[in-house]
Amino acid sequence: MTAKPDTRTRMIEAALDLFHRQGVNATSIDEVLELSHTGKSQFSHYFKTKDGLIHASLEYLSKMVRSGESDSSYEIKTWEDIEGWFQKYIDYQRAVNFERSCPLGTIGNDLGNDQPMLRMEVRLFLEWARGKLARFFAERQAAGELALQAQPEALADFCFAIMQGGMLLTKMKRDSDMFENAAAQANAYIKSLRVAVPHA
Amino acid sequence: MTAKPDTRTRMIEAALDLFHRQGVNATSIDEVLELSHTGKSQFSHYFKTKDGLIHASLEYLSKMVRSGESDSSYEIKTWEDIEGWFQKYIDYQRAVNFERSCPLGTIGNDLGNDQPMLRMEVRLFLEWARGKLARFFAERQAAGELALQAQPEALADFCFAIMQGGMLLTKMKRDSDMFENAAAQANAYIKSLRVAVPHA
DNA sequence: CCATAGTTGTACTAAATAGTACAATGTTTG
DNA sequence: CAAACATTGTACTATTTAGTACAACTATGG
Repeated sequence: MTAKPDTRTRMIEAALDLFHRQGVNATSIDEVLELSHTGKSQFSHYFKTKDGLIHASLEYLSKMVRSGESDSSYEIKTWEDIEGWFQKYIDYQRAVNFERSCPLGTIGNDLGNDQPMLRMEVRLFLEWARGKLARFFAERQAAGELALQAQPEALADFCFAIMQGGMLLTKMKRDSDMFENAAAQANAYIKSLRVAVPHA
Repeated sequence: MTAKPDTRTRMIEAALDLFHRQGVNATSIDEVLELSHTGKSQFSHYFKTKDGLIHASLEYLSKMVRSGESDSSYEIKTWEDIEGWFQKYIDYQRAVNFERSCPLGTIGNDLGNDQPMLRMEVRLFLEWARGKLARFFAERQAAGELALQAQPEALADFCFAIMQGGMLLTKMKRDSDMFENAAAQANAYIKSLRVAVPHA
């Protein structure tokens, strides 16, 4: 095994961009080749099949998000960060003219019953993100800043569902107003569960 | 213009089923023909192009939901109805082994930039549903059952985003636990905005 | 230098895809 | 009945699609 060349990465980045933009099923391998300025022999060499390319794309996406190199951030430490978490997605969608939803949601929704391996990868990524959010709420609760009756995991799922639904609605409407409203309500609910800490 | 035959409806129902199950782009016209036991000449005759079939499917879906013949119900009158609104989607997904998300979300997410007409239809349907939910909250507020500072439209968007995101997550995970958690949090938030009415 | 592994270009195939052509049915109604 | 129209069956085409075959190139290490 040697150091991976640039060609492979170029193909993955092109694939991810197209998968995200127009969905997995609406993206042909030839489109990926054209965008990445590569040939079919390289595709066969590095990924063998389309599922292989999807796999590599999910792996790449996961690595980018986990390492903090993506637009979104799961380094959530403060109450401001959780508001910012929603806002980053809204800002991102505005930057791309509301033409895109969440890449994971788009790709995940496009997978069929005959692709259980790929769906497992999506699922593992989902669990990681959920864990990141849940851990934040659990830590705030341990610090006495979140009501004892609040459920960290349920709050994480709540946030994640709003993000996914909000992004999808934004893409369909080509307007983020519904997402913004939903995020504002979510933030209000979270605030209502917070407990004032006596001193700093 | 004469009374529409059964063939057209059979094709639409087959198309909608396949679009919902595997997405628009993963569904070929031949698949629709096979499932509906029809031929290509009928397809050409009734819909001309694939976009024509998508259009008819969206129209049909919209009509079904608006007339209350679908699994979901937008006849929301009481506070129990709004909890039931979430629950119906969860129950539906359980009944289909968590293999499907919201048909509107699935189709809407599959539309490309070259299909603005179809996206407008999705959008109009979306606005209708949002209006149904918003009207409910506005009516409860007018009846003094919802806090004055609550925003009916924002609450509608909040509910809709959770439903869309919840269904998408359920399909991706093949488990409705995240959706259930999110819906429970949403219900808790809504309950916190309710105002106790003195007498019956 | 040369052997080997890694990489790339060109050409190809078999299947699936959307859409068309057109003749042959029915079905309604004047 | 017969004209007009609605419906359907069969056959076809041009394009796109995923994937393969194979030869040629490049780099590198012994």
